[in-house]
Amino acid sequence: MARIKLPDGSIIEADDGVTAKQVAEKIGPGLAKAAIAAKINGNLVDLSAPINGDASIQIITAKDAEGLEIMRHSCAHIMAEAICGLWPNAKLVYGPTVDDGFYYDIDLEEPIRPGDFERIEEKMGEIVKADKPFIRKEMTRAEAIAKLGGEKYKTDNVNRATGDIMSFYSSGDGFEDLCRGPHIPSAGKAGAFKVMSVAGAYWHGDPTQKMLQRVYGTSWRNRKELDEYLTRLEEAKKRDHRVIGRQLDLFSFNDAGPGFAFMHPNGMIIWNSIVDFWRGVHKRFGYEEIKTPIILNKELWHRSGHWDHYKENMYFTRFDDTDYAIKPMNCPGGCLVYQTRKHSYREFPLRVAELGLVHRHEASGVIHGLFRVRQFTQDDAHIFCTPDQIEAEIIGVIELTFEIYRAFGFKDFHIELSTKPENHIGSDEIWETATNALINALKHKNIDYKVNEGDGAFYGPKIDFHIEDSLKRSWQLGTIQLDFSMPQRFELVYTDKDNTEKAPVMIHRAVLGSFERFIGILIEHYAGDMPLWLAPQQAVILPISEKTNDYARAVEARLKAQGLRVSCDLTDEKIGAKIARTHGDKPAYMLVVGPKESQSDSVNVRIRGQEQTKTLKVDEFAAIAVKKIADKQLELAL
RNA sequence: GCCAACGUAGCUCAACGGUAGAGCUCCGGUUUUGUAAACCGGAGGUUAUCGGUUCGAAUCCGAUCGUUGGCUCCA
Repeated sequence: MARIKLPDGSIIEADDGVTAKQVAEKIGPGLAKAAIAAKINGNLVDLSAPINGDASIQIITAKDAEGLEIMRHSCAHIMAEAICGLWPNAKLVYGPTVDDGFYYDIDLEEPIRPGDFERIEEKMGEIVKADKPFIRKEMTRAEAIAKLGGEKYKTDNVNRATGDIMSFYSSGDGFEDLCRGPHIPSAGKAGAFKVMSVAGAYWHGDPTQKMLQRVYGTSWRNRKELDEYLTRLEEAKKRDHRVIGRQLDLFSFNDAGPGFAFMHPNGMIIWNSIVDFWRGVHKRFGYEEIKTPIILNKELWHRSGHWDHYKENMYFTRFDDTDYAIKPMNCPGGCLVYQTRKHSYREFPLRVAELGLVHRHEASGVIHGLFRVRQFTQDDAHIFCTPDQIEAEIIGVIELTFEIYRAFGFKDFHIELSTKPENHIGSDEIWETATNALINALKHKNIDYKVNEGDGAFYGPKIDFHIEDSLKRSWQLGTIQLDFSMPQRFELVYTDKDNTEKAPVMIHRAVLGSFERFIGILIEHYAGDMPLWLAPQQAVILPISEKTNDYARAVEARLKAQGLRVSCDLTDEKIGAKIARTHGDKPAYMLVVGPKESQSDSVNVRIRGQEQTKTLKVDEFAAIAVKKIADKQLELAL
């Protein structure tokens, strides 16, 4: 006898061996119809799974996140069957779910092309329409290996799997695949799907292994959700910083320098606004600023350890029979500045910032707009301190970092701690001390963090700051890296209270990471609608006709005198056309001026993103705008 | 770097083996306009580059460069 406990606490009694599907039927026909899988004693299983003895059960439907996940996984199988039907030579490797969908890795000599997607989808449609069941067959590990008959990829999957029971699922028209499950009861429950893209992917993500074809699909509960997802993709495309960067004339790229951004005047307005703000905050937090050379002798990079650990990403140059490297990081230069004089414990902590221009030769396939470039400006700083100052310094950096993020409207951040990588310098003891210092600071601030084992820089452990943008995407921006190695390599010392020379602790840190990348993130976060203090065009004045051009120019001059970034549209277009065109430039405000405004010394303000307008005295508008800029207000409403 | 796709005017796209076009932008003119696009005209392209096939190539083939989407890597 099985005693089955439902989520509401009630008990259903049934014979042993009753299936989850039958339990669902007992609860109600509606639920039985909607059922996709079940959770028995906390484990996800097929609806066909038998239940014995005491058990708790939850019927999973498409409404549950787990239900959607199962639908997607089953969809991957359906796509695999479709592909195997079209390409009988295709060897299946691995087909998991991902955010918004699934993929299947396939070993097939003939490339699958985007033009094939329609055929694949049609075939998938046929399989779904036939609505054949997914049937689970369990066997031992040895039986599974025997059944696979030496098939390379699936045998490897068995060898990597845990547990002694392996399972195969048969579905559709005689299709069979090794899979842990669970699956939807039959293909008809697959929901709405679309084959999205195909890309190369190394087997096991290992570049020395064969490159497989990874076919991506998206799948949803129904057609409506699929369409909404596709619309969301379209919207995200419109936010693409590369598209908006061109539209707003912020920056460009040229074949003359792949991965090297050209910042235009509008882009530099955003850049310099950020720099001004950044300098102000750093001054308040007790930082000084330096600037170190971009090209430095190769020997320096041997000494710093970069030659041994970072050479592949560095640019080199040679003149006067001497080898030089273009700096990929600012720290060695910072060390040379430190060395120019004697230091005392009294001046510690010594906080030295540098907006350093670095070059890194990134692989051609990874460069991407402003997000991944080969030349970028880091908002770097190096803090030299004594070991007992580490914790307080790290706390200070955390506070400074949060203050800066909040000014840009980022509210959700999280922190990750990365520990010793395989490729590292320095002793295990040094690594442990440094890692503990970071942990203690985080504990002191009561900050939750995630640990990434083995992800640290080669010279020390680090904590990384991640922010979440308006599309809920996570970006790594800031980093704090403890470094006990660099001071040793450069023989940096300070004189302590007892008149002995000791090695200082060096803390590397960046808040925004890369200016280029951060600006790209801001553009996508705001969809190009920059907050007033960052907007390249804060206001555009639109005279109704030439008759008020003089008034428009006068207003422009007055607003400029207040420090506002203003321009005038003096073309002979009608006002409707001026507004429509100006929209594309995304100014915070449009100021319409005609005879009425010129007589009352006012402007008719159109706020970006709003239909209705508001008339204000020129001085009134200027005062409000100036205050909003000073306060870095994100809200444009007057 | 690897796999695949794509490179046509400043931008967005047509033309898909037979004389390279449109809209927007830009320039000149008409119009003097009241809240999301008035009208007329003009300029702008060795179709990424180089080579091949063909009577004929933007179109087919190859190489190179670049871009896009992934993989690996990363700020």
